[in-house]
Amino acid sequence: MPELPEVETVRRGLSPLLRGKVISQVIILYPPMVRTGADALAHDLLGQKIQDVQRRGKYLIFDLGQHVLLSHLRMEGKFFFQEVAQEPLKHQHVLIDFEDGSRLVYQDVRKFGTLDYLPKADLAAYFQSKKLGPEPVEETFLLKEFREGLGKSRKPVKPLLLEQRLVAGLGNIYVDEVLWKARIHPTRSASSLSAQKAGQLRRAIIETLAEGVARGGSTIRTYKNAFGQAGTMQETLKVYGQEGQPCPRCGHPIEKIKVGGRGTHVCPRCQK
DNA sequence: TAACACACCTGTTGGC
DNA sequence: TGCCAACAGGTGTGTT
Repeated sequence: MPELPEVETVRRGLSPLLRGKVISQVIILYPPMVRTGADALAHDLLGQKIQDVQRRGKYLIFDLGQHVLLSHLRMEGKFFFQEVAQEPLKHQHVLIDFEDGSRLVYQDVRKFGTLDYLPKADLAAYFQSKKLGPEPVEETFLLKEFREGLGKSRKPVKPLLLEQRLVAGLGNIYVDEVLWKARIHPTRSASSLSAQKAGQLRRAIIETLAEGVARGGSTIRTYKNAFGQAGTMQETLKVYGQEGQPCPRCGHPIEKIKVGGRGTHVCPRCQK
């Protein structure tokens, strides 16, 4: 389940491999994943040079100069780089070949991932239309705006954070971790959080996602980086996947409940 | 406008 | 052993 740290790890792997490569062929084996049109994409990418690979929230951005190719990995999307193009395997849906014989492969067992191709000038409007919140770093993720956003919603805090509107990059794993770290119960109404709690939550989000990036993401189920390597963040998870295990803080068994239809891990003693 | 339910999709798991 | 239903979850869309 790629969340911000996993997507950033993929970006860091792909960027030096792809920078400067010129696209010679695009094969799309599952056209519905290209929301802006598979045929147009396959045609328009030809001859374009990858300037860089960037990231915004959970989106990967392949910078082509005048245009960008936007990828969202959703649940199980992955990119693999091949020095020499190989025969596609099952679940490999997009093949991007380069003039030097190398290939970028998009693989996605559940076909949830998406690709969009748009002018670079439209990128800001694109993210605005998605109501994508700020990156979870000190400079952009401001306490005042975060507190105001929490205060406007009576929703449980967990599904609100998953919306990406108040802050970009959290998914089901990291949201459980940050709520545990901030000692906030996931079902608690967002507007009921005090200013102090909002500050603790913001701090937990910034620190936890930064640690996730530093550790190369967490490998739960199937996530791997561009080289097929696993991350190590899963070794430090305090509640996610720890059902029945003692809470590292108070020793009470971690429980698994449903919040907003999502599996949610919580310590009922220290998360109020 | 907010909140919620459901669809998308397929491999895994557990029950019978 | 084989079959089937439930489950996993990020985001978009439809409904209330």
